[in-house]
Amino acid sequence: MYYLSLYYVCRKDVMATIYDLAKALGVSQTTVANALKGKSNVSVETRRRVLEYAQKVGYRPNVLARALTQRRTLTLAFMLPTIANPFYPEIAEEIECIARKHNYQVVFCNTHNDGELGRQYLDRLVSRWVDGVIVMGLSMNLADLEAQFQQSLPIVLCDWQENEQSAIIPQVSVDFKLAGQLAARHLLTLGHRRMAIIVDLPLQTLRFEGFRLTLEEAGLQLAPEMIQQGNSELASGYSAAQRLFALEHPPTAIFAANDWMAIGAMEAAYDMGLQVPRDVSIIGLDDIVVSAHMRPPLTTIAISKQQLAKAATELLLKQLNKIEDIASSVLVPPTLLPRPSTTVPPVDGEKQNA
Amino acid sequence: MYYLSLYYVCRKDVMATIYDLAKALGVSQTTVANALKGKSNVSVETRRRVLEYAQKVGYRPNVLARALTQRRTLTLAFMLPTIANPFYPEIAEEIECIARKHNYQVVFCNTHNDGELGRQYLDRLVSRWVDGVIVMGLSMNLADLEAQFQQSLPIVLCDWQENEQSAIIPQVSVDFKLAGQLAARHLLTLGHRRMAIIVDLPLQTLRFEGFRLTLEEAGLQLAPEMIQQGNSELASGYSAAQRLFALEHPPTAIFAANDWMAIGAMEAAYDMGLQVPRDVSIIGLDDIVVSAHMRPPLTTIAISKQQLAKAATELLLKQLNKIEDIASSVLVPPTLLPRPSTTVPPVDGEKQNA
DNA sequence: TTGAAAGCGCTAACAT
DNA sequence: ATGTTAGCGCTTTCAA
Repeated sequence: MYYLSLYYVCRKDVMATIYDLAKALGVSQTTVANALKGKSNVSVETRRRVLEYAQKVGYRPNVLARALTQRRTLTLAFMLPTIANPFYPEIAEEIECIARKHNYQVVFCNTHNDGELGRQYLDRLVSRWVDGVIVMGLSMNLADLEAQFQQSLPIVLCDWQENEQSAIIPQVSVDFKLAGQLAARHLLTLGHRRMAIIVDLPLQTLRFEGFRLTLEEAGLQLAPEMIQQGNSELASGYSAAQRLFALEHPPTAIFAANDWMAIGAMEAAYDMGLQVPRDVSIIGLDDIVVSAHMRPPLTTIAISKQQLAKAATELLLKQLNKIEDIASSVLVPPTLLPRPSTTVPPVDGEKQNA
Repeated sequence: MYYLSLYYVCRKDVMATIYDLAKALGVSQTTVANALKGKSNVSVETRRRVLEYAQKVGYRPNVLARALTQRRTLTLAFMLPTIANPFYPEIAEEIECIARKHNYQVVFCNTHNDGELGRQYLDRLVSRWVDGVIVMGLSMNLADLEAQFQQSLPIVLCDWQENEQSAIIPQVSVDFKLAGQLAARHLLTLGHRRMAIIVDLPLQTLRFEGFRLTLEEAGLQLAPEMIQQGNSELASGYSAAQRLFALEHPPTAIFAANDWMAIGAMEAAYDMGLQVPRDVSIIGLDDIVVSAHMRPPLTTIAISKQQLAKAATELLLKQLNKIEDIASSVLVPPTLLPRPSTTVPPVDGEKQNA
């Protein structure tokens, strides 16, 4: 049973303050404070007494009061579309871990790609004096962010939508053009000639361009029906793939511009009786955790979440510490991660008429 | 290019305070404060002027200062083993969403099941005057939590390890015994007689017992070799399944006590040339997002993350608001979610000698 | 080595 | 309807 009222005491009653310590020990607040934070201008004996007593009564500094005078809260905010998107948890984990090591805590804000909600959040974060903000995806209006940035709120954009840049806010980006190139080269190397892409335009412009241009350099044109629009969700990958498989000359390989759509495409293949990779190769982009556990495991262009998170957090911490030689932006290179979902094209004539 | 130093101004310089407003308008702080928070004891004209001016200079209340006097920060903490575990993101999302609607922000703490780290976190949270804490999994030592709870830090345990209970801290739990029963009944209904379980004992005792007892009620004993120890990770499900398939009389169905291990078991089946569900049925528990997208989609005992998160957050908010009639704990019922990974047992004699 | 006093921005009790 | 005052718990001069 649980009776809150029986033993409820306000935390105020159990939290000792510096003043309490000072009074009990017959010294001044200043001395207690100095002793507590290890300054040298306190006699050995006094320090011992202070520390001992603080320990005894379980003294905890009130970080709020400290924040009020020091004008910093040791709090960072992490704004993202939604933590339920499997791309983000690993990043969140890493950010929090690095932040913790620097004594920062992190609050997270799921903006659901809602600009209005994002603005509200930002307002609140400013009111709460968070020391800095990491913003991912397209979780906000850039203009709102830039306004706050110029009001001197430290911000870092991380993996911001690739068709937009900020002229003033430091940015950590993935080299998505390279990602598209890597995907194209991988398929070309395997011998594919008839390839398709499932892509969320205009948001994923760079990876699209990287893919398209690399094919062109190899003398291949990406026909319009080989470019299928998705919306980054699994289901859109599924239906886009269905459209591709229904073509008179379906592709022998599909590059889905993120893993989630690639997984949808694999489902579509199965449901239409096709075998991956025997009948069609599929390659994704992101390397979310589950991709390794699909049947077959998904070949993908991997983005190092750790690298992204680390770069973003460190860039932000540099701003906070006013380190002047800030690298204004960081470009994280993706890497090819070959797995069984891609292989050489099928040899039966039907699919060779590219 | 990015030159912080060129336009850097301390936020202090751009943030107006109540005092600033009062001075500029020639009224007292109290009046400004009252006008701002819509109290009735301010003349219409004065209120208009205050609001207008506040708007003009972009006044934002300093939540820190407010927190210092009101002794609450409108901040909740969410402690969990790691957000990278696919079970948690949906819950985190939901908690944050509900908290936001009540004007709370949430900080998250990945404890990595490290009791020492957990204690550090808790210490910090207390120092920062978070208003309350939701603790999931076995991310902490219960004793540390109970100590803080008795020092009047509001806490809710959510999906706490099932082999442990707190006598004093309110708790939201999944009815894991029922979960085990549902799994057993489902397999029994399909006609299985030779079943195995992959389980992380003693942590998953309840689901184990629910499963075992239901089989016994049906007249079936769970032989020792049909109980394989896992550690909740995918790889452990894989190797446990391998051991099962290597038995002289392998099971026709496997209950993996979480989805992640179930997925590992499916991989093992494939790698040993077995077809799921034709040769062996597999059922999991959790319903993580990816389970629906495996090949075949995984039958599972679903836990509603929304329900868990909602119950936990509301229970916590009730504590914060000192609502006395607190339900000391909530039990969330799981549900069977049939998908193609389970079917009737194979008919070939070889596997019928249970 | 120690202490006194002012202030961070707000709230709340108590005047006027 | 408006103002005065005293904190919240800490940091930070400036004195002693």
